[in-house]
Amino acid sequence: MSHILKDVIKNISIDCVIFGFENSVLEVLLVKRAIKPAKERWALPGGFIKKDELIDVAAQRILKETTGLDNIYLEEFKIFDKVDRYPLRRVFTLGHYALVKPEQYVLSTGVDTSEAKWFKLDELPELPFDHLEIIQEAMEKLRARIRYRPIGFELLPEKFTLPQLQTLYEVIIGKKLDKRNFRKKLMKMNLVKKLKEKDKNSTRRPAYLYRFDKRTYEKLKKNGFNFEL
Amino acid sequence: MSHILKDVIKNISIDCVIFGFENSVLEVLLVKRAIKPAKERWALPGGFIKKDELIDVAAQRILKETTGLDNIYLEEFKIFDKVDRYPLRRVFTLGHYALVKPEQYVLSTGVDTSEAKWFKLDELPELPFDHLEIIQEAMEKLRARIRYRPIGFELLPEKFTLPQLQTLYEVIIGKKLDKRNFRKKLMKMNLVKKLKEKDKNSTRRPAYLYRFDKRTYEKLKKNGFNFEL
DNA sequence: AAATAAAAGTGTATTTTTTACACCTAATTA
DNA sequence: TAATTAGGTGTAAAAAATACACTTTTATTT
Repeated sequence: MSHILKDVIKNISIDCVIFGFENSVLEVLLVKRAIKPAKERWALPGGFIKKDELIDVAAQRILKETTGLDNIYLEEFKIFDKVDRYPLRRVFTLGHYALVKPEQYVLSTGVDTSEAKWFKLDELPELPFDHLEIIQEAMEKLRARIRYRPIGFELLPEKFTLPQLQTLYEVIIGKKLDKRNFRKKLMKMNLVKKLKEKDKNSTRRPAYLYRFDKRTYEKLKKNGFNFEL
Repeated sequence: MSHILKDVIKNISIDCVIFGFENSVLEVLLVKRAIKPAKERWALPGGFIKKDELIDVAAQRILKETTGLDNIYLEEFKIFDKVDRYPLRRVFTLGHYALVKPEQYVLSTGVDTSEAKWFKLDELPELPFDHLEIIQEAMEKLRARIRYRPIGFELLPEKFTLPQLQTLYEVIIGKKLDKRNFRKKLMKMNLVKKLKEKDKNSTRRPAYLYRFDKRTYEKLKKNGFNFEL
């Protein structure tokens, strides 16, 4: 977005919590703000909705304009409405989140941002406004939703190993899982297909690579899902 | 609310879908609008948020001012953002729903409404704006949530029978359930307590009355719930 | 007062799902 | 080539979900 407020609705903004997963750690994408308030500070990618723009469209546009991430499916998860959460005036912000594969995207910046960077979830800088709370709430939603939607998969590269997938689940849910039961459950869904190749980056015994079965994936995404662990 | 727009945020409104359950039928509470636009037409209770008011507070206030229902817990379920959903200007509306026991409340009206009345879900009048869509979405959320939250219970009177409770579930979920399995599952939760009394209104063999166990109810409400049927 | 009609109430056997659990295998590195 | 490390695999027991039919209680009708 531009920092000119003429064409936007001044009371409603969008903030994006973009999760990535790399080296077995969850990360969040932050931007360095080039505009006031909180100029020069790291914060969530965000901006205002244009007067005749749908929320979904605005969310995608704002994410692209601030971080360069294009065509990312964002999901709204909560409205933040504290009266003084934004210093200049009353602004409601619509919290959105998305899951992406960090290595697949090149970050860039726009008029409102001077830098975009991944931060590990447990190494976040000090954040302005209520952005820390927004991240925490997003994390909670992610934790809840991963149990009944196949979203974990959007965080992994095209080809991945089962230990990778399991670690992702363990990181999000926050507990260790049984290897055999995890695989059993996964296999019953026909969601993944084993490939002939093995993981080349491994320094020990390499794991087989898998890929998602697109058909099953789309079907599960539509009809819901049950992946209690 | 008052129809004076000075103290409110003009771009964000709240609309309330209030569900009731009577005679085995789901009902929705509508109000006759006393103000433009859509003056004299039945619509959802709704209004604008004040400049320094939290969403929850606004929702309760608006519901009270338009229908007389006081102290009802409302749950936000979706933002409606179509650009032309409201004829006068761009207004986002925050859809809320609640479940109430109709016989427990006396309806009244305020400055903006001239009447408030329960309508059966399949006998709704023509509604202005996107209010029909809002009701349909609320219904869908209700259907989804009843499976893992003890919300069905908020629609029933203090004392209720198991056939009543089962009918409620059947109406919301939209399919017949097995009586024995329904009861078995219910009993395992320790959520209801059998009373010595029987239902006096019955014209056939009367069913035993039950009451919710407050403790278990609060616990399940907090920790979630699994009531797949 | 007896017969009838209508809804309430109750239990078991089968299948499916979930859980707990330990050893062998393949590849790298010392 | 031996040692180390992570990957991979199956089964038995427990718990949960499902399918299913007859008896009981009460009000109403005859």
